[in-house]
Amino acid sequence: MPELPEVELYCRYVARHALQQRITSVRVLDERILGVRKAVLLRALTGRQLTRVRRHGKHLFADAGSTWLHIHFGMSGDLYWYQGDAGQPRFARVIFDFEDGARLAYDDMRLFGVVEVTPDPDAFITEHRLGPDPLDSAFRLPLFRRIVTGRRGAVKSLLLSQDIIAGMGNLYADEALYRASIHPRRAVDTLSAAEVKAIFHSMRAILKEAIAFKSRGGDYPGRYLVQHREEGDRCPLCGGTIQRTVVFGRTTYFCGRHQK
DNA sequence: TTCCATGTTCCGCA
DNA sequence: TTGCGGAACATGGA
Repeated sequence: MPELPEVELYCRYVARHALQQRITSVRVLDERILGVRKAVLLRALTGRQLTRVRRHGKHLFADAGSTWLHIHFGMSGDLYWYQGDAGQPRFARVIFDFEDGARLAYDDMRLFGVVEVTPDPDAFITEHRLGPDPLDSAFRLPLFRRIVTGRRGAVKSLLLSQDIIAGMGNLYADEALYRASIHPRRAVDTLSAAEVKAIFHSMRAILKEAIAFKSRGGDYPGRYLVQHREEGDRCPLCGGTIQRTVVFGRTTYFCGRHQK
């Protein structure tokens, strides 16, 4: 379930459970999930402790001293903190054992994620050409206007491009445009100043709200488009008809009445 | 059995 | 240079 809000929750999860404890062993159950050689990962993390976590877009980084643990969750990545072996998730690919007997498992059914180490998150962000994080304090409306200016193409494509904005995924891109009343295929260079502003605010609001209710264990409210991702469903905002299409190669839902 | 999936990357073409 | 469509990756669930 990993878009920006979910990765933010994983960061908090790691911070709550796994910091300031020695990692006694790292077990790699499936090497295909690794972005570095197994020996490199084990040497970098065994005997170390994680001291802090940070996030950029959908990427999690945990400080392990001379290097950082980096996790990208792909389509189905997940983290589990448990004691003993009974709680080991079905698709555990890497397990970190801590000195008090607790374990942190990276679980990933589809293997699209990555577990690796990297010397420096800022260098990683630069090298991988990640755009700004929409919840970063530096991400303000003037910056978003600069990002939008001079671009063409469908607005949803822009929101999904990690080199332009890091962290928006398929669900939240749809959700933000739904709330901003903008059609996902709308050409970026036809957006008015007011519409750009609306997208900026709806994007940030959606992400913050999702983090808030998910951190309380809640589900998406009924007024969210994600609760109506079915062709022909009724739009809870205006009563219009929910339509399905494909944008940027991704299944896209929108309200045919109020999104222009 | 077939289709679909909250992601990313690479290739070819305009 | 920018943008887009399509395919590939791996696997389970409806």
